[in-house]
Amino acid sequence: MSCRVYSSSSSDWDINDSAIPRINEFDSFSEWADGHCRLVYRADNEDAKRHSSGWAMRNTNNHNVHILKKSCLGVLVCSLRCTLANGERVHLRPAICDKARKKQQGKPCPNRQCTGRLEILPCRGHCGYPVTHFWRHTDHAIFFQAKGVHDHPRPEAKSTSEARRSLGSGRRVRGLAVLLAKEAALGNKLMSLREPKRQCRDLTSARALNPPPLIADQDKGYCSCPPFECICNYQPVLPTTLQQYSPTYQQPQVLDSYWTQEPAQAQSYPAEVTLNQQYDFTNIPADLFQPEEIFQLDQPIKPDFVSNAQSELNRSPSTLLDLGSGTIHREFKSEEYWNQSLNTMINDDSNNSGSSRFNLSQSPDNTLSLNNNLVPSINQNSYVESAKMDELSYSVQKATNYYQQTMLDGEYNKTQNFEIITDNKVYFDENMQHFETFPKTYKSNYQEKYIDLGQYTDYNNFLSAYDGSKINDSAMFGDLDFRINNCVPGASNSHYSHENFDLITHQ
DNA sequence: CGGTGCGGGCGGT
DNA sequence: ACCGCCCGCACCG
Repeated sequence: MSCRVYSSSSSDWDINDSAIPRINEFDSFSEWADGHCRLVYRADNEDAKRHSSGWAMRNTNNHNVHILKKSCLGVLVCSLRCTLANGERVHLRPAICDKARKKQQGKPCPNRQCTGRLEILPCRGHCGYPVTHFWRHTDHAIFFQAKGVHDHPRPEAKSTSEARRSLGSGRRVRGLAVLLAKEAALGNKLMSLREPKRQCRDLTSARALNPPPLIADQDKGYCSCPPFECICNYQPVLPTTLQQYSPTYQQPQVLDSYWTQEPAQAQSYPAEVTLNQQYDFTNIPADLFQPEEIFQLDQPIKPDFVSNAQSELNRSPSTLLDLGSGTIHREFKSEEYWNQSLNTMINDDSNNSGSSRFNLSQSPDNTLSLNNNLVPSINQNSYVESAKMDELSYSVQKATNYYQQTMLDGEYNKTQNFEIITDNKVYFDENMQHFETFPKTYKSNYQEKYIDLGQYTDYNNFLSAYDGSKINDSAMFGDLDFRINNCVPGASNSHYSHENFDLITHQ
């Protein structure tokens, strides 16, 4: 979520600026970029050229030929929000094509024991609207900017969805399993080779460093863990052999099937390990599945390193299927997620910290690497009591946006040597209307229940800004100061020299 | 068949 | 005017 906005000196740009700085430092491709984040990819980055994303993003006409805009389609879930025997849930990838997506909806839930139907859980992560992605090409780079924080689980990855589609007409399951395992293996290798020049600390990585619940559960009467990462009764017992493959925990998603859909290790661990420990093909039955059966899994089992790292589950055929479908998730303690009435939550519209209850920083990812005793030495006292936190967050948000606007209107745009787009038009000045669009309906209930979530965002921003390793004594930071000084691009100390702006050559 | 991008058009703000 | 969104179309794999 934070990405380069907070840490890079090259962050003083907005996708709709008439002039964009020339960036010579590029980011590695972030498949699951979330939150208000800006990235700059090499012009020859294939993923960037395809404008691909793990999220199901569809093209949105913004009547601007220079900037491609996409909006999130959310995730396909069971209408009954069923929970499988193993506590997992359904989240398929919505088809981008409208017609195909309509066909998806209403299909039987993949859970055979469930009579529910698939339905779209829309994304409302951007002030009640879907999260948007913007792509802009220059001669030297591809600029990416995301606005909003996804308020829903990740859908299955595109590759997985494609695999099922291509094999969804009655082929042997073994074929699917093999294909998916290959995909996982390939993903592993790719990720291992993609050691980022400058890793985007998006939500995925940020999740690994979440603090424990700030309010004791016994005091609140309900679990205070973030919706996707209850760790109240969770003491991860990780095989050291797994941990050692991800020393930096940049994407510690092994346990996070809920969010990743895909085997997280497919992105974080070498393929050999993945295949050896997760996908034993010896027990794969060669039974033929009907097309519908490929969707319906009796026992979708995800890799579970916590309790069954060496168990039969990991070697079962259904594990393979689950790997592919990516449709099942561990049940989380907090049921609020599935409360549709809470779909629209606070999600700021600025380029700084988001305040979503489902900020990725609250995913269960961190259960992989952290328990309450392993949390970085952040001074939890620097955060105010959760019930007051949201108001503070909002206030700071306003101040932040005001400051940002001031900077945009003033000093920042006065910089010389900007290359001007020919039509010289600003298209997406959403920052300027943030306060008007701030959802007035997002009040009362959730504030009391979820107010402690927003601070995680800033916590992660903090980590992003100070690169984790430097965090030893956050007590020196007032929360307010931290938010303002680190969440406002214009407030950073970064400035461009005149020769650092890229030429925008649009016809 | 579905993903993707483009662009016309409509309605809400 | 701006924006979200729908739709149809074209192109591609």
